[in-house]
Amino acid sequence: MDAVFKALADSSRRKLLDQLYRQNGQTLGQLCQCLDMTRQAATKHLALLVAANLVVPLWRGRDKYHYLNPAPLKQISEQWINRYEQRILPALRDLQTSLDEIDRQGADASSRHPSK
Amino acid sequence: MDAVFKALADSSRRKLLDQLYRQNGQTLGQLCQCLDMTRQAATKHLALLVAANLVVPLWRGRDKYHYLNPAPLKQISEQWINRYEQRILPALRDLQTSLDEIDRQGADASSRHPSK
DNA sequence: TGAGTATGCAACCATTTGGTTGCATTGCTC
DNA sequence: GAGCAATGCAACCAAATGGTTGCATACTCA
Repeated sequence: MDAVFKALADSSRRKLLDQLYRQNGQTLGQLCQCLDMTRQAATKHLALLVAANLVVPLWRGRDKYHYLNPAPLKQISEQWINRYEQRILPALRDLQTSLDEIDRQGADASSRHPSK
Repeated sequence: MDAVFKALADSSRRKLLDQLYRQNGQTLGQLCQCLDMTRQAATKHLALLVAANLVVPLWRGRDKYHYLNPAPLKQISEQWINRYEQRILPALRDLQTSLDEIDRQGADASSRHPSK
């Protein structure tokens, strides 16, 4: 779980996923070409994606092909993100309630402290 | 977008979101109690969450209350994660196709290279 | 007004991260 | 078997990250 979030935190790695989204089953060499860094650096990024189980490598002769595995994304989406989405309206209501209270107590308290 | 993924990458920050999920609108002091680190460290984490717009701070006197804003989660869910979820079946099919090809060419090529 | 509380800001430190270069290994092809 | 191509592995480096301590500031309340 933590590995998935960590893997998604870097834009280079998200770019790799995007690349595999456009065409599944690419070799390391192919994937490197979209990244503007050395092959070794790209390899490290791929290793994190593999560790997070977002990408599955498959050897075929001397070539290593990479395949997308969207299952972990589904998992964090269900166990995490969707839960929060249901809170959008309640969260807005909470905020509004607090703002109302501040209003009732007069003054623009919401921006008082940060100003020097 | 990048800020949201970065903010979610740390388990302490996800714990803060969980805390606000359980009870919206907590002060910094309250939030610190769940983190086992100094107030200043927690403040930094909160600052990232605020920068990613996942949390909205609201001053009230000398107290700073924090409110959940799940909107960015909805955004990355729609623009990113759900897109990939639809690829689960095609991705599995791609993998199976490649495995079949390897089989047809005989040998256990998938695990040959990594072994010394 | 003065004490105590909630927070902010800055300097500092250790570890992790993202990248590099250099070299080794494996496999295809002629 | 020789040469080339695809990948792995290790050492190294700079910058970002996650944490600390110390002190300043703003607000509340007796």
